[in-house]
Amino acid sequence: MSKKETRYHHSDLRSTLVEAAAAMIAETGVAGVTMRGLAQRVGVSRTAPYRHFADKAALLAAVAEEGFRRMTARVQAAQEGDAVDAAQVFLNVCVAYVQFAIDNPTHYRLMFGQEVSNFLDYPDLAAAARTAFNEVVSMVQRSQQAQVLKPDPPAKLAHTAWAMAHGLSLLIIDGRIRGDGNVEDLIEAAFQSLLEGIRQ
Amino acid sequence: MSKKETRYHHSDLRSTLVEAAAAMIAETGVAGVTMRGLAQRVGVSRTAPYRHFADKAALLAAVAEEGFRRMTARVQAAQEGDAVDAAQVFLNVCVAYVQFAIDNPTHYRLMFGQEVSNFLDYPDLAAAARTAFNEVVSMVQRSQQAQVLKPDPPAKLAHTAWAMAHGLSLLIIDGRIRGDGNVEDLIEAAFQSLLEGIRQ
DNA sequence: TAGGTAATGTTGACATCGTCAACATTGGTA
DNA sequence: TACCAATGTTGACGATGTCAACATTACCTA
Repeated sequence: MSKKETRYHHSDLRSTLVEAAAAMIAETGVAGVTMRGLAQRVGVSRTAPYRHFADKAALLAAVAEEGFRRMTARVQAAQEGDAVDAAQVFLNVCVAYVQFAIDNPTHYRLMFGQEVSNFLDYPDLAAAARTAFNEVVSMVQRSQQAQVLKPDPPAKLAHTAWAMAHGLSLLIIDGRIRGDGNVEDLIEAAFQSLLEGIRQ
Repeated sequence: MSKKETRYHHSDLRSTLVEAAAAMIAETGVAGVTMRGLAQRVGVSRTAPYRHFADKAALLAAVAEEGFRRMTARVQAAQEGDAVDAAQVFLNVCVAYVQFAIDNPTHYRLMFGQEVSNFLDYPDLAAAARTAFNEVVSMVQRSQQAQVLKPDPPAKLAHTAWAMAHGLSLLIIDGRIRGDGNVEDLIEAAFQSLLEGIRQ
């Protein structure tokens, strides 16, 4: 933060833009992010971002990609935590997923929203998303090896768990679940039920 | 379709707009809906819609409201179908929910998207959404009375089932689940697991 | 039945936004 | 050291949402 003089060339505009965009999204939601506003925030002219991103969607894709990476790290951490028993690890991972969404609601919405829906155009984003999902699959496989989950195809079980986690996350961060008190109770109960349903 | 002459006053512009907007959404997604394009499609000037809706969000809220009504009807129908046994009714309702999303993907996204997120500003929309959810709750209660589901608080079970249905719906219509063949299999398996998990 | 008023529709205008084209500046390399 | 590719800037354009002022009409009342 010292030699930030006004220079013509920004040293690393690309990452600065992604960071700033992430911050803006956290503050105002995806809809509040504007190319011009972002450029101004970074202290650069309106069209400078276009030297690093083809268009707004590409910028948002980079932000979403970063989100998937952070989510992967979070889920991995939950998996490696001091594992009491395998069933508990499964629950921990599920809760960690939802907790990530709760902690980064606007970011999560971007990752699964329509702004960057066409993953085919963004291979890096697609890869990051796949890595995140693979984390869930491997968690399922480990649970199966520990005789906790039934021996269905891992991808199938992973999809089921993912659906529950995704639905729960969105309902919560979109404020669709309210009223009857504790949200953590609901999360716990939902995943407990899920576990019962796919237990060996 | 006969006396559709060019008249200054449109007979029922409000409903015409909602219908046309729904059609546009189905064709091009929510992002493809523009006030000007919509007006043109209906054969009216750009700002005519503003006599019936405060702004674009209000228009979309009306469309979403209509979506919740249609979804409620669909779920009700599944509940009243020739009920073999209570567990099957539960599964039928769940599948009907997801099937609605699959049949109306863009509409479903609007109903749960960010374009009309603030339900407090649209009491009618909020009521329609509540009605839809209540349908799920009552289905749960009936299943409990039939000794199929465990005696947890109905709202809690309903939220759990809703989360699964919502997550599954979005993952499917957003194309996040692909590859391993039959989507119907997955839906069936997911809800079967859910049922096992919350069975009495 | 005539006339006025509220409801409804139209045109013009403006700010904001994404993005292209043309030009300016710079860092690094031959 | 001189050039070139990378990077940043300014100007401009079309699309969009929406306000303000004006036009037309339906319908109720005197």
